[in-house]
Amino acid sequence: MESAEQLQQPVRSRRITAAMVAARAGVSTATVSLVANGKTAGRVSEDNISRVREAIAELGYVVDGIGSSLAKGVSSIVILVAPDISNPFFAKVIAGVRESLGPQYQLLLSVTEAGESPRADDVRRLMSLRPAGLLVDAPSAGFLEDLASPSPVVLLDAPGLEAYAPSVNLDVASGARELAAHLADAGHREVAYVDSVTGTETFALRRKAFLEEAAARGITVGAGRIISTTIDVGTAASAFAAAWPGWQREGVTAVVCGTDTHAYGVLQEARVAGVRIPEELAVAGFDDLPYSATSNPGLTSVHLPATPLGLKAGEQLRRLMEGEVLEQAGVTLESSLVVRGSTAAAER
Amino acid sequence: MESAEQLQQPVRSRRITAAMVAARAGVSTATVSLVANGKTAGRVSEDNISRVREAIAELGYVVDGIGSSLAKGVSSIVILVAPDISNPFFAKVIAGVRESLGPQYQLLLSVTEAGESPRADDVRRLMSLRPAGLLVDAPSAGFLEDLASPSPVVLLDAPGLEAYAPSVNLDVASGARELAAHLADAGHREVAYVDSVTGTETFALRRKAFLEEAAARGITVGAGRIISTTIDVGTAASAFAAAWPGWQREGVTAVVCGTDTHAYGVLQEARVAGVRIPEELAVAGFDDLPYSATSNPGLTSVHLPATPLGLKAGEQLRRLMEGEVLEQAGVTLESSLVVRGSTAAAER
DNA sequence: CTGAAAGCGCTTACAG
DNA sequence: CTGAAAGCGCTTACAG
Repeated sequence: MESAEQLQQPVRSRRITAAMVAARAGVSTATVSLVANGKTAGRVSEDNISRVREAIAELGYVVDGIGSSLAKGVSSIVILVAPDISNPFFAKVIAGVRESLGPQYQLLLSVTEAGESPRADDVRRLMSLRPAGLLVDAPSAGFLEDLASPSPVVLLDAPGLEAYAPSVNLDVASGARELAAHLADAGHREVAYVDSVTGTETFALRRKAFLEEAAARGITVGAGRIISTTIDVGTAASAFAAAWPGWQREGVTAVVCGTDTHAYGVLQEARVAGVRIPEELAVAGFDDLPYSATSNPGLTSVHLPATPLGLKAGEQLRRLMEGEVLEQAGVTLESSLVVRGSTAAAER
Repeated sequence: MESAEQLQQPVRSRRITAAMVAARAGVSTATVSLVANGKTAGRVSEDNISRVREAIAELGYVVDGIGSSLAKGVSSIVILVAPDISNPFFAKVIAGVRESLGPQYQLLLSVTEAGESPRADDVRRLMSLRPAGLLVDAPSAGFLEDLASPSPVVLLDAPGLEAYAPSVNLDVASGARELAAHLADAGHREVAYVDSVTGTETFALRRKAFLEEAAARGITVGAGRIISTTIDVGTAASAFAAAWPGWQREGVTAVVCGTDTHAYGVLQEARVAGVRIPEELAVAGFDDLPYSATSNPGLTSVHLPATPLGLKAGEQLRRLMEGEVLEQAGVTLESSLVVRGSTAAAER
């Protein structure tokens, strides 16, 4: 009998279930479950533990994620909601998250149109996967209002939204102020600002902190001097191209960009238009992407710690998912200005 | 009774099940399932259809992904296995995939250590989620050998591995040959190559195609002239710093890099070391990342269509998941050389 | 066209 | 320490 069965189709093609393991080990599926989940303490005999372990190894059994999730009421999936995955900054955040989450959890990426939060529909569909936890990057208040997740949530880069969930933030404001001081010291008085169109808080905060400090230091940023584009080199380049003639007439000597990506667009267009950087125009951004050290010239930028952001957020979420209480619900990581050639002091 | 119930906890906090919808609509859960899945044709009366639709809307019912997956034997998750998510190239691939997959499928990202395929363990855990399909970027043959996925698989950027699954590839070889021709025409005879350490086929192909065409055109790339680093600006910079003195002695006038990211490292180090680009050294890469237009100087690069790659792969996978047969199992997208300042002809 | 019932694979009280 | 049984939420033959 047994040998006849073994001669059939190689067993490998069939999904191995707990029942098969139980049969082989001569125990119940309950015991298999206990062993597979490491919940044997005081509940399974040494003898059965090794029997089951052996059967698991022999059959190559893996607990079925779907069945397990249904029984437990929660899956091992962690959903990462992010409005802008095309920003290279984000790849580092993901790497950090991945590392601190460990192999127990699977990272599910919810990608939406650049700069937009997922629609309520999408969120519902995602929640129907019963995620173990959620990581939400740069959310809007409205989105969090709708969310109402039954599983733990940690916010990334969500300044001012700490009331909704534990957050890991970047102290973009202090970097923004450093930048304003740096430009003021270099003698700039007429400055323009290229913002991101996405209505996420971090960009508003970067702009606000910069503008306040700039004003305090005698820098003027008139109304027509703030433009917004998507986070895209080409788009930023075109927008700058359109705005530059006017700015030039007004005596603008420096442009601050909401992200380095915007700044690359400005640098690119400046080269095309023959605007000398930094002699005619100083340029600076936020993020300090790896390319900022290599751009032409090197780009002055507010350094934001992307990997630590992901690491810390993953760590906090993991604690919550494991039922721990956070001793520190709000974490803020430092930012700092990195000065490079694009704002090298010119004589004025 | 009913009003008493309504006065209790707001219903919103409870998960809405098909049974609740069924009760409200006065039908069975079978009918609810049929309506929710759009399988009503000839099986549900118009009357019941609208009854159920109404109840679904009123209660805000969403089919539970876990329960549904268990019953169907497959989930709505598409797993994207990628060895290198820190490459900005990849963000565009993801955006393409996301777009062609549509909202029905959830993208689950399997991130591993830079450049490594996931271990067998990880794969098993992923497969236990019963994915609807798999997208595998730049895999090794060994990985595919182990995979044996019951769900459809589409390979991205996996030249030479078409036997394992339908593939969408990039014609990196023709771009590589164009690059060799370009350098030969500019008079370069002694060239070095900075490769990626990851053993993925695409890098081997880039190198091989370049070396063959280079040799055919009288370019020498000696044994000590090929070095490998991870895809990281800093690492590439250090490796180049170490190798450059020797190369310089041998009369090397051009360096080709397996990716633009490597090339950025070379550009960066060259600036530090005072090596003039392109006069003393020409530099070129592969990928044509957005930053290559802004680097110092602009980087000559083999343009690879990242978004179309993701789009096409998602499209093919979707067909397979919907039971269609692919009329074209192997797709190859064109590459082409973009010449910029980093290889501007110098007099030699 | 409709619903009762079985079944997907697992986990967890529960009774012993 | 152990196993039978209920249950997670859904889908799908099946019988009517």
